[in-house]
Amino acid sequence: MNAPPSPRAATAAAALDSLNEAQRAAVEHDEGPLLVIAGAGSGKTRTLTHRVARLVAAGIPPAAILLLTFTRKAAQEMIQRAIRLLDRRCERVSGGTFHSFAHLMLRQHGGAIGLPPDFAILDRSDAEDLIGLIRKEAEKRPAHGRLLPRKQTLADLFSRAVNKGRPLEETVLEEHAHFADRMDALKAIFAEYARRKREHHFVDYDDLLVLFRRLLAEVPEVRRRISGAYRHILVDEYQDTNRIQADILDLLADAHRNLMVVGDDSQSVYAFRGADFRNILEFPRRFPGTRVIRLEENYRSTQPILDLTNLVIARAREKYAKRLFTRRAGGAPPLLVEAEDENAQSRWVVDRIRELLAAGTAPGEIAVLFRAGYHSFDLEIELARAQIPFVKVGGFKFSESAHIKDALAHLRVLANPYDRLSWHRVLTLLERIGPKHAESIYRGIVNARSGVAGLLALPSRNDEIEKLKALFRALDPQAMSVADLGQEVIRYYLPILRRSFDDHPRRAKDLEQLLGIMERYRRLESFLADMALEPPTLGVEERLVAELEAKDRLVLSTVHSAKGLEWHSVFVIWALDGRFPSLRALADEEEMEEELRLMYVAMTRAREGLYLCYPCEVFDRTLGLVLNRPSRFIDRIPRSLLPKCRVDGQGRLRVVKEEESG
DNA sequence: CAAACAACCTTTTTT
DNA sequence: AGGTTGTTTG
Repeated sequence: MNAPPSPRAATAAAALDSLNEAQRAAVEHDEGPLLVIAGAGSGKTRTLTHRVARLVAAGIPPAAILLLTFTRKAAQEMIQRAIRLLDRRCERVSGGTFHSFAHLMLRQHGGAIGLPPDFAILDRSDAEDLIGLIRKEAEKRPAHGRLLPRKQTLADLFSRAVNKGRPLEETVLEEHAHFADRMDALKAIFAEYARRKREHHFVDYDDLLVLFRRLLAEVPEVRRRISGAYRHILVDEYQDTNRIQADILDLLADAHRNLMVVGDDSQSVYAFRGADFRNILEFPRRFPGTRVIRLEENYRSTQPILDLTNLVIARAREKYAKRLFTRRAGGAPPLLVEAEDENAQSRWVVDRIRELLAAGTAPGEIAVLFRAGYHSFDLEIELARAQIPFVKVGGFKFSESAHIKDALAHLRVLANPYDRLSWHRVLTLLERIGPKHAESIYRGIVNARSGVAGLLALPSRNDEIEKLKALFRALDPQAMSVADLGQEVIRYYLPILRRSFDDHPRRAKDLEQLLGIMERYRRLESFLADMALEPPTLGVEERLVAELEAKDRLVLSTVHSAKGLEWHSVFVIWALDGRFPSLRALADEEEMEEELRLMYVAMTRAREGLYLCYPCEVFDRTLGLVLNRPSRFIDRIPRSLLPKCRVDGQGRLRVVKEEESG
């Protein structure tokens, strides 16, 4: 490879020196398949960004490099870092998520497999809404009269079947056998869901991947074009890909086999959405001649933390053998903290955080992690009481909140007048209009084959419909900017917001943020696609991103959302057997393995301080049991590695010397 | 008969 | 806090 002289060549060479041997080998790898097993904190991101910079420096056109990551943010950050390593050429590197890349390719080439050019993307809650409509109709048919699963469960079931590439029937029998007696109804709803997606030109998240795979597999000219255009493919978090994504990569790399995948099988935590960590275990078999490089030196955590995490992950059944080591000497051992109940746990965490802050730790260097979004509710109250500002990551997506979806629905019917789902939403917002009326109005619109004009032609039923008509008369997608359209919609929607939500002032602020985002777009269609695919951060989240970067706020996060991040001190709360691992995982060995990996991810986020907390004496109503053991993943660990303490009545810690019986 | 309202229940994780 | 279910209202 003959690198063109670069003003920063010296800097780049110096940066290369800072890598360890394994990292450098990965960065300098020439062509052909490469698998990098990157343990937690082993400099995975550094390795990827250095390799991107090196490929560009070696004269590969930046646009021919495809960097697939798990979130858009991760891709952008890596590209930014590559720019800092090399120069602005790295800006043109193609980066994104599997879903966004599939979307881009389908917009360009989807016609080849008969995909209509104006397809709209259904996000998860759109999909659930559509399934909900079908479910409601199915309920009325006497043959299906028995209780059907909730729409959420249905969406989950369908998605799993698709992502695992297996018939619905098998998936139901395996994962929800208690619905087996309603199999016919489930199949009928599934088929109807697929039919309506076609009818309304809808594509859901899973379809993006499935259709992209089909495009690559069935249209050789398109595959050759795409594969030829992206000659170097780099994939982050490969352990979290599912079967379809793995197939897509096989097809993309078909022409050149320049595929680098990076991941850690021990951190695979997305099986619930079809990810299969066997992809990473089997990668060398799928690509004979694969070079395998292991990154085992940990640059993040102190030795006592690493000793514990190594011991925990050693219990995993199936994995690439690896043992992380560090050169960082010293450090205090992690602490297992037992509190009487949830509130005692919260109060102790708040006290300890206060001490850390008083000792000079930046708030943004402290994180509290938990299994599920609602686990932090009590802590949030205590933090507010103590006036410690925090941001919460994970849990439910802001852009999926009702008021944002309401506003967007008005814009979506402009872009696609036959979007039944959005019409339904728009119409049922009106007073005295429920599902039945909405449905008959929608039919009128479709029959008139005139979209919005069809609505305008309807006889006025009441004032509400008059107002809606006035709105649509004022909207002209051809003549108005995206933000102006949004402005009109929000003006119209505010009264509805006020009567629908008690907390409307907060929600009104979100709508203003939404408007700010709209200003960045020229085409309504691309704004809507982005909102469904990679919702721009807004509201709380937008502030959150700025604040995370400013490192000035305590972070509360689900473990899933914490993946890839690190903090000086980490608290894992609710490390209680029955919560983490969750009770529902107990029956299934694979799910338990995933819970174990999730605990591993949580613990390996810590650089210096790690506190594993659990309340004992928690009564679980569904089981009628008292949960009082620490998570089985950290139970029965030598006290020397994980000292155990109990919080007393004054919130002080008392060391527990002996392992109590029971 | 359809819509609005009130009372429950049940809550994993997310592109 | 949300969705689902059952009940009341228009």
